[in-house]
Amino acid sequence: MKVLEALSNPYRLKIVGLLSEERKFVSQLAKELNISRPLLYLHLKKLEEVKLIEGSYEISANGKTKRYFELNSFHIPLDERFISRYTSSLTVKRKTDS
Amino acid sequence: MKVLEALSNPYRLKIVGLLSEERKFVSQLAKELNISRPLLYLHLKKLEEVKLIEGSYEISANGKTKRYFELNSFHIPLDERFISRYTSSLTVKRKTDS
DNA sequence: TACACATGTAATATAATTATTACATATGAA
DNA sequence: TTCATATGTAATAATTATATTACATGTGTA
Repeated sequence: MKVLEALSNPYRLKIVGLLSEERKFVSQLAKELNISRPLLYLHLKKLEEVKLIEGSYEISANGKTKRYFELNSFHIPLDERFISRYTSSLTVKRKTDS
Repeated sequence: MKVLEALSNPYRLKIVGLLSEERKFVSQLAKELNISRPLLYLHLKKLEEVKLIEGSYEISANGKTKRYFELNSFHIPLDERFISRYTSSLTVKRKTDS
């Protein structure tokens, strides 16, 4: 399940944690996480792909273009029923994906 | 988070799905999943490490030793609060792990 | 004894994920 | 013009995860 894969990495969990406080722009996130931007982009991409976060460009007062990311609120009741419903939907027909 | 990593693989989700119906022994699982036992062991190990499943040996009527695995019921309210509580506990001190 | 069906693991190969390095562009301030 | 701070990506390296192959053991039945 894509969402669970997205949440299976420590950096991505930290990103979610940070963005749950407030939106942040890329360089800012990289600094707070202490990782390089290329690596951060990789993780942001995976989170964005499953719609956990969402980015938008903005030109700040000083003229710099910033790309802000914000968290989309979510709630997944992760238990055996949830999973078996998911796996059943796979082995049978898969109407929708993800 | 170990549990999320354990649940980030399709086979492991299927295993959870199958075991949510009833306990099964190793060869039986391998057949139903259509994977080799060595591969199955790998996945079972990861699920067992995080206590999602639990194995026990049993000698069946016909004398064969079987190792049954059963699912431990679980419920993780996976949302941003859950994650940020987790990540905060990391960056500060980490009383407990997992 | 040979076969079928259980158990398990060590060694290796393959694939996927994660991380780094080296680029390139644009804006405003010094 | 040079520096600092934003943006972004392509190519490669390193590490982990996944998968396969080849073994080995034990029990009951034919």
